[in-house]
Amino acid sequence: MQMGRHSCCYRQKLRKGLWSPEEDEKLLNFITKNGHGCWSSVPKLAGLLRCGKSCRLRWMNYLRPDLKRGAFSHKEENLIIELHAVLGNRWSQIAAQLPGRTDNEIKNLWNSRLKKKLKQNGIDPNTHQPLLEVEYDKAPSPNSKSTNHKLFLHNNRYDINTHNNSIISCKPYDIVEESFYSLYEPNLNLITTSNHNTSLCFMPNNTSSHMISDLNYTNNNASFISFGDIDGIQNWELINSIGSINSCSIQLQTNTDFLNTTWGLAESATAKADDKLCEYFNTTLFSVGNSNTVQDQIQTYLYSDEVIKPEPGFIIDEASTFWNNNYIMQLRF
DNA sequence: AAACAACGCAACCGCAAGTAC
DNA sequence: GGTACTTGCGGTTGCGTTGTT
Repeated sequence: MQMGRHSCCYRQKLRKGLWSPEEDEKLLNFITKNGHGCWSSVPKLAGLLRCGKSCRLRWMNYLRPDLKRGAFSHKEENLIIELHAVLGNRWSQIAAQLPGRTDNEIKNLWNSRLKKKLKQNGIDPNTHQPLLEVEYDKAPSPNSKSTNHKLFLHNNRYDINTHNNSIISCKPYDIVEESFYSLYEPNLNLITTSNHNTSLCFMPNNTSSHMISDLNYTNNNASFISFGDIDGIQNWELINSIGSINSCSIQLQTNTDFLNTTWGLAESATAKADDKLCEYFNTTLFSVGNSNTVQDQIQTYLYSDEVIKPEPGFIIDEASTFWNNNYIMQLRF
């Protein structure tokens, strides 16, 4: 017998295709009274000529009473895009963050609308990176322009190299005494630091011992950074609020522990409230930094997030002092 | 008005992982 | 440990609806 096929499917001719109202009623009545228990036995007990798999799908995607009906809100769409940037095509995990929505309808939404929307905004829906950057990588323009910028996160300095206003690479530079802070510079599409005497520069990613696996630039009103540790390899990822033309993401990986003492549980952080996002992520919100000079322009949040599962290769080290959770930091400007 | 294309949604299919025996 | 079976997930397909020519 082939794996994944129900034995009942071979024993009798079963109905396929759209469900009739009568079938819906039978299934709904049965599960309401008895629960689904073993799905393979549901159709027989409910008097349906369907396989258990079909019954389960109909219940999960349509009959379940806790489903939210109607069109997706703009907020939901943005959240899906943001979560997709972190989770990829893990529709069930994305759906877990949107109460009342099913993985199937989120998948349909993504394939029919959101992918198109991102492409129209110049963002690769697979990588969530600007499409222009790919073009640059393939054929650098003779008129291209590179810059170096600085970023301070806690006491660590990071060098960021940009090209044509896109972040090319990032590496930790050295430890400085400046208190941590990061600053977004909208005009430059860059993240820099509160300490303008020192710098976080973006460096070429092919020579540093702190290799950056993948990143691009951001120019938006909101960004996320998530962190992880795999066997000593620290990863962090900054993903902005996708969906507008100026959105971008940054994804960094290093083979050192450069963030090991930088990011943690934000023990000294000042808690700030962002009820809506807390609700989305069912998590606690922490502030981790503010600019002295542009305090009104930026707020930095750190999320302790136990809901979102990390990417493969982005597994959190449970034994780590600092990485026992997946963290998301949101920068608002 | 008809033909065609694009879209949106529901459901199916195949696979992998988990479980029971 | 091997086999049969169940469950859940993601990719894909089919079809009705809507828009365009």
